Amino acid sequence: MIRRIPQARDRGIPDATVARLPLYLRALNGMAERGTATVSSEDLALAAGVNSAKLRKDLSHLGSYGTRGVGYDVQYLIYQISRELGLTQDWAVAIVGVGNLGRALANYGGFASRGFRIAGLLDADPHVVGDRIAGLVVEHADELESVISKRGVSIVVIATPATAAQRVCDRVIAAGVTSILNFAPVVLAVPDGVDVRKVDLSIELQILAFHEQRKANGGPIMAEEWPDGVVM
Amino acid sequence: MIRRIPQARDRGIPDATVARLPLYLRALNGMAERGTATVSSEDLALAAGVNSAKLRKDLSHLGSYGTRGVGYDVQYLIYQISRELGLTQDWAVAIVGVGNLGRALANYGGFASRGFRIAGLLDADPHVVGDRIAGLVVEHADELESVISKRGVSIVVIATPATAAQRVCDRVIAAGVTSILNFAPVVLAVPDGVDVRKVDLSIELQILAFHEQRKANGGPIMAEEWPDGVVM
DNA sequence: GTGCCTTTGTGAAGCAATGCACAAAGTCGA
DNA sequence: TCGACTTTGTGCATTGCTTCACAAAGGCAC
Repeated sequence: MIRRIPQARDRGIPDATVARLPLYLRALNGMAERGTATVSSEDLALAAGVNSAKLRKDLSHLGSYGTRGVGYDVQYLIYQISRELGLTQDWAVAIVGVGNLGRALANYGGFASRGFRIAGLLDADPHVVGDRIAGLVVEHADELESVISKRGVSIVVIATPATAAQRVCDRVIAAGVTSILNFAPVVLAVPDGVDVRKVDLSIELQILAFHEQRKANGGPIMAEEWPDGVVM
Repeated sequence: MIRRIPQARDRGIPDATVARLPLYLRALNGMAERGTATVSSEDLALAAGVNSAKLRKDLSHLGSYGTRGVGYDVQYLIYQISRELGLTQDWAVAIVGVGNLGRALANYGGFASRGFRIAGLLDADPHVVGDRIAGLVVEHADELESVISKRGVSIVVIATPATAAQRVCDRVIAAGVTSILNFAPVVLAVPDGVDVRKVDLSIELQILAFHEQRKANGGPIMAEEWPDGVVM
């Protein structure tokens, strides 16, 4: 029997919907700050950058939290989405690799405000170990397993160079972590039951370049051949 | 008449395929470095983390570049994918906002090696202007329009705080830029014909938290109610 | 109450992406 | 030259996502 990786659809919530919930949450938080009490699907959709039918269908997967003729109660919806995403609890996150990117992540305000607590910063470079960043002291990567178990870390962010990523990945999985956010430009091999999400900064630029090229050429490009002199 | 935004499908390449091409390219570059001459769809798919049928279908959108019974020539495929993505030309990129994230991006090696040349670093903070990062001197944000036009910048990366992002966005669009990579946690409003891709670091963590919560609960969670004391 | 107006929630249709399975095409050894 | 073997390229069925369009639900004015 193959054990399926738990997916969104375990309770019928499509992955595409889950990926948009944080967007709605952000829009709602903005509205809450501005004192808005209720919001229609039309307005919320506009603020989140999607169309209103999609928004309503997404929300309908969570339950029926709107009032016909009125809209959604902002505070209530914030609570329901937060709960669904698991943001009503506190998540301990460790960041491995404290280069520029690791520092940027450690200082990023968007984490703390959403229930993510940076519980450890680790790096293999002795020159970095001991630095104080965002109120934490950088620890040596040797401490990885002990930091994870002692501080209840359940999500690890890998911001190391590509060459170190798989080794770090193996170690954190051995230590019991099953959720990994990977910024290193490699495909991590993981066993079933472990979730990896990846962010590759250069992939996004490449996709933009593709579209930019299309625009510049004003249409289908000529079939340019393999340049002379290159031997297959 | 509504002018359609140029999409991948203008030449029949689905967006989902475009999004995977950079993945294949990275895997192929790794193989080329290791001296591999040809690769089967099976092996390449494994290295890229997709299944082989999908890989073959993706590549078939570019043309028929494989040899039956043998596989794909690594160098040739690298060239074809690079050309399709527009990486055989040089793209001048400007990064606006030189905080930790902007610095991380400026120092990220993955850009230069793929035809992306950082042509300018800009920031509004006088304390940062003049700093030397990755071989470039940070310029004042006032220079934005002149940097874009004088250096032929066609892609702009926004790594500013959320509050500044829309203003920067408007200015770069006015200056003729139509491709934007946005790291600020806001939905940018842009006219038709402008491509925006966004990367939100906290959204990825929220999606992980959702799945982690599901795993921890071992199944559908109880319908927890709106806590007492909170008034709708 | 009653009836009008607004806005949700959702079937159903349409569209895009995925995965299967195999014929066609090519290599290579004998 | 031939036949066995490998691997591509793709038609087709399936799945998943999006969008439409409207009935049902609720608020509000009178």
